[in-house]
This record gives sequence, structure tokens and C-alpha cells, in this order.
Amino acid sequence: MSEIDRIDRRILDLLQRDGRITNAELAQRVGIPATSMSDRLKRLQKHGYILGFTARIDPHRVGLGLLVFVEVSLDKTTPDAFEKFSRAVRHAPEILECHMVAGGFDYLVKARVTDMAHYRSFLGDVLLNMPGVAETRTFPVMEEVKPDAPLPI
Amino acid sequence: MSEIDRIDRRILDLLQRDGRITNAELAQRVGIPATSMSDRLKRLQKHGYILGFTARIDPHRVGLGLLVFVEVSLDKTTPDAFEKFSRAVRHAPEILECHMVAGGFDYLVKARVTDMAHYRSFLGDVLLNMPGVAETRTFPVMEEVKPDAPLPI
DNA sequence: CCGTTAAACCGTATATTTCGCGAAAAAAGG
DNA sequence: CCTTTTTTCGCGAAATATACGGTTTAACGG
Repeated sequence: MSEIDRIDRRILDLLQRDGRITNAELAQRVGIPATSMSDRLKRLQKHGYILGFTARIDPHRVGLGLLVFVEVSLDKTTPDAFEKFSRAVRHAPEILECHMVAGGFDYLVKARVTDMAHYRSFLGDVLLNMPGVAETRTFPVMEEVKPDAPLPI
Repeated sequence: MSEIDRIDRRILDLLQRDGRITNAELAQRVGIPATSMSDRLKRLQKHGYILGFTARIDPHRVGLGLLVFVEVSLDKTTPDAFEKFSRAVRHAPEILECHMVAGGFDYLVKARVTDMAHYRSFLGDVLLNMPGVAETRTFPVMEEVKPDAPLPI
């Protein structure tokens, strides 16, 4: 089951670059009939290769000009500290990404806010009030060198 | 020019969650005729609110199971150190994101590789050979708590 | 080696969607 | 108030997607 051939990889690559390419165009680019492309697309979605489609919005145009990374350390006094913190993170809309990492701290948080004043209140009212948070270190982004590249497929 | 009303925000929000929603469905959801939706969509793209569309691919399904963050410090001996490093970063397909930050180091790099062996060679052959790199600190991701949330619009 | 079964492939026909065009409405600017 | 520009929106032609069903291919167990 769920094997993936060279054509499938090509499809995934093209779809990453243009998620709204038409089925017909896609079929023509990889050299299979349009209806076969329909079948493959449905299969790739059903088997979880394609998680979904999304529009890439310019954050600056919608008032989210400041990107910030935050290193978070927890005080692991309770056994469910991780679980509680995770749940809080998923409910904070400012937090776009959060990963548990190995190394000098516990979580790396990526957040978008309008400006430093906004970040200040986010830090005080939201992040520092999350369960178990012991220490944070903030790294404001000065320049987005590579904002979001496609996966190398 | 380039004002954005409540309907536009709704459109952007819906498109972030489903980038392949049909124009007709979108129009119905926000309560305007389909042809007006066409016009708005074209305007939002032309004015740079919508940067493009993309398929979200599951990295694990395509052999990119390991997510890594790397803090990079440069030795700023030459004035164009930043420029040279930036260019190198943009040519490395393993690097999905790279941001210049304020704080204890210069760049935060997000990369995806298949496993630790792959990361070891990426670090030695690619990252450490980039111009101006003085020091790196690696943080492998153990758990992706919040992989990629939509912008709060 | 053969038969069975399940999956993938693909052409046709139909349903859905998109988009250009032009009229109507609204907004902007004297 | 009138003119000019922009936005809105209905219609219909053209493009697109997809359900259906027959054909082919692959996998597996005897």
C-alpha cells in the first residue's frame, strides 16, 4: 500500500509551489490523463501525503509586522506540565509554531504580533501566565532571510 | 487604494484554512455574488495580500522526519558577511526558514532532514561551510506541538 | 502456473466552476 | 449637483472537475 512513485513526487512538488494549479494543467505537466490525476490526487490526500491546501498571506499587510522567537523553559514540578503547557499554546492565536526541543531549553515558540508594544503585553498577559513557565528568552526577528521554503521533494 | 474591509479579512481567513475552496463556495460563505468574489480575489492578489497558494505536505511521509533548529553566529570580519551568508542559505534546500534575530546570536535556521545521520552531514558539509559561520548550536525537535497555525486575521 | 481479488488506469459524459463582458450602482472629487 | 472613476454584479460561453464503468496491471495463495 501507500507506495509513492516518481510521478507522485512530482505532483507534490508542483502542488507545493502552486496549490491552485488546475487538475488539467497538473496532468499535462507530468504527462498523464486528467482523470488519472484526479485519482492520484484523491489517493495522496486519503493516504495523508497532502494534509490540505492554504493561501499564503502576507503578515505585514494584515498588521502582523513583528515576528518573534521565544525560548521557553518549564519548571517540571508536576508530571503533566508538558501536557498543560501544550494545551495553552494551542489556544494562543499569536503562536504560529511551537516545538519541544532537546538542548538548553524546553520549547521554541514562534509568534507574530503587530509591534513591540503588542509583544510586551502578549509576553506578560499570555506567555508568562501559561502553566509551568519558568523562564523565557526573546529573539525579535530583524530580517526574514528565508520566510518559508517548500519541502525538498 | 488598498483598503481592506471586514469581508476581505473573512476571505483571507477562509482561504488560509482551505486554499482550494471554490470561488462559488467562498462567495456563498461571506454572502456576496460569485462574480464579486472573483474581483476581490484578483484584487487581494494584485495588492499583495495573498502571496500565493500551496499544498501542505506531510514531511514525515516524504522522508523528512527530523526537524532541527540551529542558532548560528557569524564572525563579522567583512562588511558583506550577512549578504554572503544569506545567499548561501537561500540555495540550501534543507533550510526551510532562516531569520536574522536580535539577541545572543545572529541567525535562527529551521531545517528538515531525514534523520540524525543526514543532519550530521548537512551540518558538516553545508552549514559549517557557509561563509562567515563561526559557531552553531543545534536543537533537534522532539515533538511538534503546534506545527503551523494560520495567521490570526 | 493459474485463478482470484484488489488496486490503478483512463475515456466518456455530465455537472460544476470560472471568467470576460457590459450594465448598474456607488464613491470620489470638484 | 454633475462628472469621473471605481466597485458591484448578472449573464452566458468556455474551461474544469469528477462520477461512472470498462480495461489493465499487480499481488497473493494455492
